[in-house]
Amino acid sequence: MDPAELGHLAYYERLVLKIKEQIVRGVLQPGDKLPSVRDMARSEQLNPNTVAKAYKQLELDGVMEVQPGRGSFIAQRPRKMSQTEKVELKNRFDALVVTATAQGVDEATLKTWLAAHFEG
Amino acid sequence: MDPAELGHLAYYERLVLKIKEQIVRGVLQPGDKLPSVRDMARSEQLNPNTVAKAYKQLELDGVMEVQPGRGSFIAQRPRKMSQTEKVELKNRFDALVVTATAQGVDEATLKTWLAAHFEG
DNA sequence: TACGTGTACTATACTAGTTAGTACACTTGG
DNA sequence: CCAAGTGTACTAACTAGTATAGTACACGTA
Repeated sequence: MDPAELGHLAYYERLVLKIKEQIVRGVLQPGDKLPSVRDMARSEQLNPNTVAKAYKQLELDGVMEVQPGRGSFIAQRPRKMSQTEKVELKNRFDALVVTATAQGVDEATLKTWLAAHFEG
Repeated sequence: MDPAELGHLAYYERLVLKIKEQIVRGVLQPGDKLPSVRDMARSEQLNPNTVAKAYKQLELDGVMEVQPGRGSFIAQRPRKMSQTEKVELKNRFDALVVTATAQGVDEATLKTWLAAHFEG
């Protein structure tokens, strides 16, 4: 999955997704240090504020630990989601499944899409 | 799934989702006539323009057939998605799975969420 | 001919997102 | 200690999307 294709997402959301993908794939490991807000802004061609917003979102999501003056690091373990967060995530998931189904995507295809994330 | 809980969606998007859900659940059948833009606006407490935008989106998605002067009807069959549309839908699906996984939702839970749409 | 239908258009208002620039408090290394 | 690097906070301006209001038009039907 290439976040660059996700043209409908805001820049900071694309960066959040990109980092989360690297975490899921193991490219980024717990404790790893991320580039500073300014370095990431330079390499990603973004405004430092936009990167800061992405980092803040990642911290809010519990996958990154931010230490002012030291840097930003991948969390040892993703913070346990609250019930509200879990419900919200399920709502988004359900909405997407309904949309796909209404437009003719069948059950087998969706199961394939899902399973692809857990192979290897 | 109750679209009323999806506070992050725009009004017209919530209406689109609500109608798609009724299609998937069989509450709305192919050929069924939907309320006019003005009636729907009254019953849903929305501006007619907002409803019109939802109807236009539904027609664009191929699940509704609009006949100016006659009314709006559920399509006999969802229009076959273009390759671009399918890729876009898969991208959104993948992004959501990555987000969920990064925040600690495991494979079994996601499979349960998906399967729930195809029971009964 | 009336009426209801979807549609188009203008105008206004509000919100979110992005960029730019500046400044501050904190931690680290020389 | 001090300079450099860190995340953060703040204002300002611009863009895009959303929602509302009102008006008008073209079409199909009874």
